[in-house]
Amino acid sequence: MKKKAIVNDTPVCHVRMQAISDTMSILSGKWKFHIIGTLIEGSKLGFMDLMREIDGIGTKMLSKELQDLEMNHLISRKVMDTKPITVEYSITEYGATLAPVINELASWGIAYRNSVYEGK
Amino acid sequence: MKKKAIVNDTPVCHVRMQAISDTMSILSGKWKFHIIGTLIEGSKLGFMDLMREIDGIGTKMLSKELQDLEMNHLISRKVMDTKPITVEYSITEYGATLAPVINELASWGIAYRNSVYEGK
DNA sequence: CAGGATCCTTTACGATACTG
DNA sequence: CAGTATCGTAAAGGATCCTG
Repeated sequence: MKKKAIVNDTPVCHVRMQAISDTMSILSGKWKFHIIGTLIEGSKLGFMDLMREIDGIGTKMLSKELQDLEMNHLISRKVMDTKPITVEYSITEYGATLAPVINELASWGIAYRNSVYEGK
Repeated sequence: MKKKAIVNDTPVCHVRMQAISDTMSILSGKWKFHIIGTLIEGSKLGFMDLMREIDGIGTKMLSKELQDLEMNHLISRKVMDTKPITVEYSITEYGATLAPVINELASWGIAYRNSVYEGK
């Protein structure tokens, strides 16, 4: 007979794995966290604003990632009626629910750096 | 003397972005979360155990991902002195600190599924 | 300003076969 | 059992040019 998992972990591990895959798939790629992080702090930003904030990204990638994020309702895109058109990107309420995820990733990453500096 | 950033633009955000990139880079690829999640629950597992637990992975990818994770001290590898050699993979204390990160990713993913089912 | 279209390089990943 | 070696495909990403 097989050893059974102990107390503190939920037995639904397959469901959890699937959930993690979902999340990672939605946030896949090199830039999505940057974009979301920037929009969570920065309220409304235009395409060029984002280009300036996100170091190294090109128009193709930015455009594509923004579309992905919009499709998943994490950000919203609003075309303004200006002389040359401008666009305002912002985080949605739903996208803002990613804040805890981002915080965990960030603080683990910071702890990681510290542990590397302290040797080990 | 060094210029100091002023109020509104927190200089901390760049550090946080870097931290997120660090974390994602360490956990990059299609399988690392699966492996870590499996080892967090499963205590000590052999190579073939992991193959069975992680649906769809091949020997090449498993081998490579395990090496990556070991290099970053997230898992440990112990060669046992048995007839055909066996290996025990397990999560390190340090690797276990990823649990909160994994939990956030999982619960966000679950909430995402629910929100999709409920239409929107 | 906000992007789409094209081309090209690089990396990730997978299938299969083989070894101590 | 625990991998390595080799090969081939697909996806990701970047550079550049072009348009309304």
